[in-house]
Amino acid sequence: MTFDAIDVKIMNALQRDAGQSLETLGADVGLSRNACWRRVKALEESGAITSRVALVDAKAVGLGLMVFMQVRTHSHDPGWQDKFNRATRVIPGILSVYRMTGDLDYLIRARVPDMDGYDALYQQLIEQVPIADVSASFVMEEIKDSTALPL
Amino acid sequence: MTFDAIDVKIMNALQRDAGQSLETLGADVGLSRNACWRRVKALEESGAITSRVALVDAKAVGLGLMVFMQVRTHSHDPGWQDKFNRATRVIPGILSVYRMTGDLDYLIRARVPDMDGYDALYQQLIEQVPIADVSASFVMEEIKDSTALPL
DNA sequence: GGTGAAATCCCTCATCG
DNA sequence: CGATGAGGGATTTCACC
Repeated sequence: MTFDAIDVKIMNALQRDAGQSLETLGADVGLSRNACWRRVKALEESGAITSRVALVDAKAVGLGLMVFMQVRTHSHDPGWQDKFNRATRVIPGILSVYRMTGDLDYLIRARVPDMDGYDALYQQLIEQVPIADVSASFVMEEIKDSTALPL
Repeated sequence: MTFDAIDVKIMNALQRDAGQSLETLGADVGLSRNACWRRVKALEESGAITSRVALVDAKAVGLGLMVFMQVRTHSHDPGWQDKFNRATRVIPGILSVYRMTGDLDYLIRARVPDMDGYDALYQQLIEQVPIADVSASFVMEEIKDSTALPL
């Protein structure tokens, strides 16, 4: 799919604030409220805009510690990957799981209340799936963290 | 700040879908639309809900490659840190920058169109700030990636 | 893409449990 | 705190040009 300059403006504006009215949005991108509405709907239906969500402040809800877990496995068990995927998808606190370049190397991003919370999450994980090697790095400072893609 | 079960339900619902009406939301959490509206407003004003944003599909806009850059530096002078922070904040494509514990100093999460795009981003970064050591890991598969915190 | 009109929703207030 | 009802105003949505 291809997007023109106005589509890009719309997506940029909505990535910043999805709560604004079509009036405001239309004025920003130089379109009438209605033409703008049709564009937004098209972007949603084409899947370019996947959803509108509320962002919650992690510290405010007691999830002040962010941790990256680097998982290495040398298991070539065919069912291992499925089990790992299922386990990580279900465990609360695990926000992202990526399979990385390199030999079966996974990166997990999680949010927990504190170190005890991390330990609980770690125990929960290795209980459900055997993992050869896990190393954890904790986030001391979030210099930048955005959901908005550069368009 | 403390949240009761209904606040948690509201935040969970809005983390999934921030576009739903107060009618729907109220029904979901077992509250009238009006009582629900007051809760939502309080959550927004307290900062627990920071914003409502649209999520854009990275592949749909040609940013199909996600990369993590592990940055190590041996210069810990304050001027370098400021320069690094400013550079990463400005460069488009860099979505997250974290200062970490342990042997790696900074972790950068970025989205780029392809390998050429990564190289361009890398060049842009080291042009603005001297970096001793960078290693990049590319995401082959996104098993999970959520903006919703577990409440 | 624009215009206008209908349906819906948001926000506020006031009152009562 | 929450429910209900009601009002004005804004917004979404759908006709048609």
